[in-house]
Amino acid sequence: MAEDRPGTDGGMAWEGISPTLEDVAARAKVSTATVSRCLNAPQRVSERTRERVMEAVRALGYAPHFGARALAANRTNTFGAIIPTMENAIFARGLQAFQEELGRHGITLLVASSSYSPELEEEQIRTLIARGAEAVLLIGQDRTPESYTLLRRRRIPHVVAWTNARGEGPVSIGFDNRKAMAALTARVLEQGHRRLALVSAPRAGNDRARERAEGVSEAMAAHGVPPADLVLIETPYSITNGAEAFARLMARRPRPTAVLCGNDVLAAGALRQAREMGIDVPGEVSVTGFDDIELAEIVTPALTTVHVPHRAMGAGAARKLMALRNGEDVGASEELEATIVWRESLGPAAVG
Amino acid sequence: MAEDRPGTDGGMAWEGISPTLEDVAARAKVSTATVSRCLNAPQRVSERTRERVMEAVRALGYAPHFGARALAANRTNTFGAIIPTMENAIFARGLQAFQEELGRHGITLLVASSSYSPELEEEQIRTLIARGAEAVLLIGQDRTPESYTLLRRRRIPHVVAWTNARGEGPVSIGFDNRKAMAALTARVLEQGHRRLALVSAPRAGNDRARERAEGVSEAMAAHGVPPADLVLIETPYSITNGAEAFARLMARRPRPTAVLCGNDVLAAGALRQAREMGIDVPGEVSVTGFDDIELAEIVTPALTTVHVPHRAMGAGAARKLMALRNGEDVGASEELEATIVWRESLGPAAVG
DNA sequence: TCCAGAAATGTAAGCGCTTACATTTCACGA
DNA sequence: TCGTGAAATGTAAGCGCTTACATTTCTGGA
Repeated sequence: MAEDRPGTDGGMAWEGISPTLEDVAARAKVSTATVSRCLNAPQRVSERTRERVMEAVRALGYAPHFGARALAANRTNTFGAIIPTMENAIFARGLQAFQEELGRHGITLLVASSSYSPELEEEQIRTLIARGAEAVLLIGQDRTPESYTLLRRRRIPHVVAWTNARGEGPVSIGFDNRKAMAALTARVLEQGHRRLALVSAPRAGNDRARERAEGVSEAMAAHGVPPADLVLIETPYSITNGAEAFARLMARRPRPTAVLCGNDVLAAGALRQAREMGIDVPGEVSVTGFDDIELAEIVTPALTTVHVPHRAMGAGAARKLMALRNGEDVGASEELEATIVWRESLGPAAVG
Repeated sequence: MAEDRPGTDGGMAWEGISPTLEDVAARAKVSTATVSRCLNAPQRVSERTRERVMEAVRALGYAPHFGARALAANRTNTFGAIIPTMENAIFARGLQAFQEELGRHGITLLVASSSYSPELEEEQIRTLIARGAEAVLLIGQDRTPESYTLLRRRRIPHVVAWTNARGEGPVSIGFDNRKAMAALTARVLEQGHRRLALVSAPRAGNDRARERAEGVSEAMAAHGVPPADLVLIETPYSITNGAEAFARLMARRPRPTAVLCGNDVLAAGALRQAREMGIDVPGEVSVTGFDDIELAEIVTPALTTVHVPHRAMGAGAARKLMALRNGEDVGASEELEATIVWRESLGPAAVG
């Protein structure tokens, strides 16, 4: 490449590896201010000059230095999001919608994942702030008090999604995990199931998992089944863990007749294990999930699950954050509906 | 919160929303240089002073301004990665390994997705550069010449993964898509299949898809089956698209007896559609995938597919990039093995 | 006790950009 | 022709940090 060798660029001296505003200005024979205006407020520069400048920008392959810009202008057009995991698709669709909505308004998204650890999340929040995030999307309400302090001190707008926060605390956009899980459990109970098991994510530091578990108990109580009878296994979200938990449950006597899973990933693992063990679902055991990610439709039997309004949450969160950033009032939290999707994996309790 | 109101912070004046080095220095009664050293080279500061400074840092909730730091030090400890999509799990595991390896060395990862569009990818490259990415991971080789020019000009180390680039061009770490797909196709042909169909991703701008398709033709030719007989459908990676493509193929007479899919996601869609249409897999039609993501094991029947060394690629790419960034030589491209995983979805061709 | 050299700390010059303010240029009516 | 206000452009002061270099403060042997 000619332009990689000094002094050969069409007779021009080699401009350095990373051209600066000044380089562009020199080449276009204008001041740096004019170049800056060309880039940020083109209408304030005359047609002729603008063309000359843009030509120089192109010729030099100039790209503004983000850090310098952030420093000088004190704005970044960058939002952040911290999700618990990217390993599975649970948050993918919601995040996609979030990003699309931001993109439409010229905002860049920085994504980090916390691996379900509040300490790591606090760390990530610091990083996002340092990188100039002007607003932050968080999942759920459980986190260290310092996390909230950091955000409040810096006056950084933040919204929590995937949950429904009432009263004090951060603005939320989401659904009622407890209510949704209670509704699903009610359906299970209506099918005659009495020996229920729940495969939950670890509930410490995860309000969604906790609320879902509470929802199960609540529904059991409402149907006159002692919540204490619930067999509960906690294990991190993963297919393998779901399979293992299912195997453990099937080793119990009497066996549960319905295995509720904290999300679709665990449920998919349960189904795989059932197939491996030759256990018929839903003939011998019913299985349910939560989230309604694509996976739920693909497994055999297809999962009965709770449909979560991923895209609506993502897009709504983006709109709320942009409004907050612009100093507008977004009112209280917003509760969306999570609905139950009845597919094949839930059937009547086997007699006996 | 007391510290949110001016003049109440234990008698101290309110330090401003975002404390700076100078604020910390003032509070600790040292110069900004000392504070900076405390943060970047603690061993160069006396124990007593360090404690005082750290105390001030904590009290003020100070976090260094990333942009300012990048500007002054001309380093960011940030790498970038651009993957085609986050929608499905194809790249998730590899990216995870990549990130873990970088994290171990204190490097932050910035991820962007290009939606399989070279133009968008070029845009993303610009953004990553502007944000100070010191090295970049890319998927595959197909991209605009400008993309490569940008990276070369800025002397930004980059590695392409998921592919095996020989000769000139960027360093790669990956596997031979053509060879892998040819091997899989050979297995299919050995099962007696002669009417083959391929559901591929759009091949324009996607060398992996192109090479996989070529692999199919190559194997057919080698087995004396005219490659022209291959029925090829191009459609973007998604479960729904896989299902639709499968339906279209099954409408043909005679039907193909084996449907090769460009990846597991398309194959999962095909299987779903087969179930819906009451077509037995592999009894009536065989189906294969590519990638061996978790999904492949979960669907019914489990997918015969090509196992891609995701984690090895991710970790290897990280190591190569770090070496390059440190000015070390990493030698030529590295080819990993992709192996065939035989599961249930591939069986002998039905007679007739 | 004194002094050399090491260790600790301070001073100040930028890094590349934006923008308030100052200056120049332009278009147009008198 | 000139004067005027608007439009275009330039000047220069930072934004918050790092770091070369200068200065001060220790430490311990003679």
